[in-house]
Amino acid sequence: MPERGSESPGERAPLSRERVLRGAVAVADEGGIGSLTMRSLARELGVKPMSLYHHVANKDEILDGIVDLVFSEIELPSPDGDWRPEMHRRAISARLVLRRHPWAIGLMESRSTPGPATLRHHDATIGTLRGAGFSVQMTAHAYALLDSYIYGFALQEAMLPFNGPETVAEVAEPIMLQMPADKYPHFAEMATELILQPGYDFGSEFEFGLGVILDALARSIPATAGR
Amino acid sequence: MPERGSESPGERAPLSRERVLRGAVAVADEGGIGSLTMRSLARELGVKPMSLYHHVANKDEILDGIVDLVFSEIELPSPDGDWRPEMHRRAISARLVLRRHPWAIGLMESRSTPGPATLRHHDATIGTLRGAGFSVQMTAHAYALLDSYIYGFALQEAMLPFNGPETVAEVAEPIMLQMPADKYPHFAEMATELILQPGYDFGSEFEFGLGVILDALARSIPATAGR
DNA sequence: CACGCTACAGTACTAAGTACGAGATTGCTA
DNA sequence: TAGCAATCTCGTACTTAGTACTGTAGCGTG
Repeated sequence: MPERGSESPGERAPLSRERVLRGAVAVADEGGIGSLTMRSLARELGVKPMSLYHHVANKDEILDGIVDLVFSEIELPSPDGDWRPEMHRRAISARLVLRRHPWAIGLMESRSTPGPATLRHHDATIGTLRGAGFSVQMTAHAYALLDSYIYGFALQEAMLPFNGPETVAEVAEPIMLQMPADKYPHFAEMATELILQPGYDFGSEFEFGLGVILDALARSIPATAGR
Repeated sequence: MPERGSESPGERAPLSRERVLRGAVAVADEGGIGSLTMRSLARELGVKPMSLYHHVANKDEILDGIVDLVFSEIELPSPDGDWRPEMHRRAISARLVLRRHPWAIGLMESRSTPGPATLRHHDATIGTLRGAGFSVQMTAHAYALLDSYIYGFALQEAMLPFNGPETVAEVAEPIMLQMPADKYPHFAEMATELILQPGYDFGSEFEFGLGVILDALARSIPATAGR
């Protein structure tokens, strides 16, 4: 029998661009983007590093590819539904996807060529807004506002020191203690009165802002628009 | 005379944590965060790589340090002014700072221990909102909303393929041409009718969303609150 | 004047990206 | 069915990056 334990008894599936990218996402999900190296990826897939280069040109192409793969996981809004619930659903989905793959946020900042899933996503979103009666200009405003909020929220979530099942208090206490007690009084107040309270969950802040934004957009739609 | 040209005629200023961090920001500003290596930083400062380790423990500490340095560049809001113009000024400043140092956005996502400038910034912002009459809970909502928008907008700006003085059209045309003309019709519409128009500037979208958010927050403040 | 502290530098080890070319495997053709 | 070409995989090795370990020069202090 073969000496390597990670492949299934008989043989392993042949490599492909698809498998390479999915493997890369898996590695990044586990250990962060920093742990994604050509060698670690090859290990994950049960091959040698250089085999990867027959399916992708270089590591940059992998990075572009997994960003697009992440976009493909976000639910597309449908131009046939009401724009508000559709935008709401898309936003929720996007946030969950970015929480599952937090490394994608930082990655987006350095890649400038969008992939097909990214383009399709943009197109569906713009289409839904246009179909709802938003002007081209207003659609641009709305889209920039919504996506800024979504990405920014995901970024803040990723920055939080607590991501696992640990209590917030568990991780925050040591930070609180080491910081000059009354140098940051307002910060401390918010921490003790809200964030460190038992049931607090930063993620639930998302709905508030999303509602604010959708309400504002609803008001900006011209009365002529039906649907 | 010394062989290296980058140091001033006589001698160079002695190294310090401060100088190391400022040099790191300069290198990252020039060539992106990817070009920031211990060696490139040493070259920038006119020293040898290992000398840096007498002022910082390792590269991670440099990364933490420059994120905090970036935060320190953002104008603090004053609790003595009206909250709305103060928040507006802070937001504008934050966006400009993040546009100057776009690599900071991606960096924030992997660092979880905030530095002193970051804490002071948070404290001043929270303090201004609390002083304006926002409840603790509402302050949390407002802060999450505002910062999500600011960070997310900066992230989107960083993702744009055009950052220099080139016309938008110059960079976008090739992208438009290579993409199946009518596969993304809404995207194409927006591009040709708005984004590719001569005077269009994505950055000016910032004010729209900011206004929407501040308006909504203003409505949520209890009538009892003065200032 | 010796001692030792601080800042800086030299050497070298490890990990990562990837160029190059060889070996293996597959499927097609005669 | 034998041979061949295209495709996939791998072994080797070069380059760059982070940094551990060690040496050393200048300086202030007893």
